This record gives sequence, structure tokens and C-alpha cells, in this order.
Amino acid sequence: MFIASWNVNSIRARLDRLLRWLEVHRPDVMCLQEVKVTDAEFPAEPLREAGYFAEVYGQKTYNGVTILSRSELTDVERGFPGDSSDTQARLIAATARGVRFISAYVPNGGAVGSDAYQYKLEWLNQLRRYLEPHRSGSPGLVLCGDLNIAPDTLDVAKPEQWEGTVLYNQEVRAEFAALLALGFIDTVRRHRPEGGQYSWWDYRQLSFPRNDGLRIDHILVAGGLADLCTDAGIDRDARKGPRPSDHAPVWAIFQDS
DNA sequence: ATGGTTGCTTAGCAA
Repeated sequence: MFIASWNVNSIRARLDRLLRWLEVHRPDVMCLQEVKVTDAEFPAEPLREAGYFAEVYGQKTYNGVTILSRSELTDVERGFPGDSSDTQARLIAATARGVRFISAYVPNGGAVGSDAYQYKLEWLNQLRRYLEPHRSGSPGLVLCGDLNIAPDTLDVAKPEQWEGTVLYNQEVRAEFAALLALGFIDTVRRHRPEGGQYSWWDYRQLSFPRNDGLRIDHILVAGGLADLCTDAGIDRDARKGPRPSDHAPVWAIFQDS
């Protein structure tokens, strides 16, 4: 099984790139974030023609998360169960091939100390509570997405410049560590322990050509599936060329059990 | 120095 996760920063602006990536890599399951369309505007037809079922939790202008799968998706959940107060479409879960997949777009947080940052911390706390009862499920649980956290100094090209920002500070690193403490493994960390693998580069200040990046997009796996992960990485090439997303896809491979 | 770029929507927000 080959899976991937990509913050596409608008699925309408990125549809050609997405279809090309699906055609070349043919992931069995792909989680998307920041699709930035309502369910009605979601381009289900070209994706169906490309061989993918799609489950969408859409929103106009902002956010929006999706799970694509070559096999059928069942038991779809949108948002945190029982939370009617959160109007932002940032979480969708579905089952494919007997595995529970979650596509998450964690709030960026704006600036440390802002209301947006408080919302980020509360959202991460809610995510942790949501994951707790699922974590040891068989055969496994996969949390994919833009978690907006760089977990380690190895995941930041210029750690001294980024220390203390919403993407890289002690508080959010502790939140990431708390996710791992639930029993998740960080697939890219496990298979690329040397670091220097980034998934996001700011559009500004020539960040990409300077490789001033951070690894903030992740595939975390819990349960029996974790031991079946044979490789994982980030497709930096997908950030190249005209009109890229500011994020690159993260991928992981699992031995079929 | 609080800049710069992109997307959505069309002046301003979010990232």
C-alpha cells in the first residue's frame, strides 16, 4: 500500500498538478488539505475519471480536507464528533482497505499569543482526545496532514531563525510529542533519520531556491500497521516549476499484510 | 526593517 498526503493550497488552482501526481505515483490513498472549495464545487468528476473515490469536508475560501482512495471509502466522519461549535473544515476520517485514515489541517496559529494561536493549541488538544480511543485499533490508524508543527531541529533548515514561531516552538513541539506518546510513529523520521527533509517553503523571499524549508506535513501511524511501513519520504520535486503549492507531498509505503 | 507571494475574491484576510 502506497499512501500520500498533500496540502494543495486550493484544489482548483492545483488540479492539473494533482492529476499528474496521481497518474505518476498512483497512491492507493491520498489525503489532501486546504482544498478551499465547497463540497458542491469539488472536482469529483476528473478525480473519478483518474480512478479515485473522494470524500470531502469542504469549505468556501479557506480550509477544506479530503481523502481520495482507489478502493471504496466507508464510515466517513467530518469534524470532531459532537462539536458543533467549530465551523472550520479541518478534519475528515474514513476507512479504506480496513485501515482508518484521518486527513487533518491543523490551524497555523498566526502569531504566538494571538487568538489564532490559542485556537491552534485548543484544536491540537481536541485532536489528541479524539485519537485516544482509536490509537490501538487493528490493523492500524493513519493520521495524515498539515500539522503545522516542525517536531525537531532536524526538520527546520534555519532553526535559529524559526525558533519561537507558531510552527516551531517548545509548546507545539510538546504537542507533537504528545501525539507520538499516544503510540504513533513518525514515518518520515523513522526512514529519513538524518533530517533535512522539508515539506513547506514560504512563497516569499525565495525560500524554495534557498531551501529555507520546514517539515510540517506528516504521516503518523499507530497500531499494527506501524511495523509494516517499509519507506517514507517527501517529494520535493513536486514543489518545483510554475504555480506550485507551497507544500510538497509526503508519502509512505506499507507491506501488504 | 514586520517587508516579500499566493489564492480567493475583488480590499482584505489567511497562510
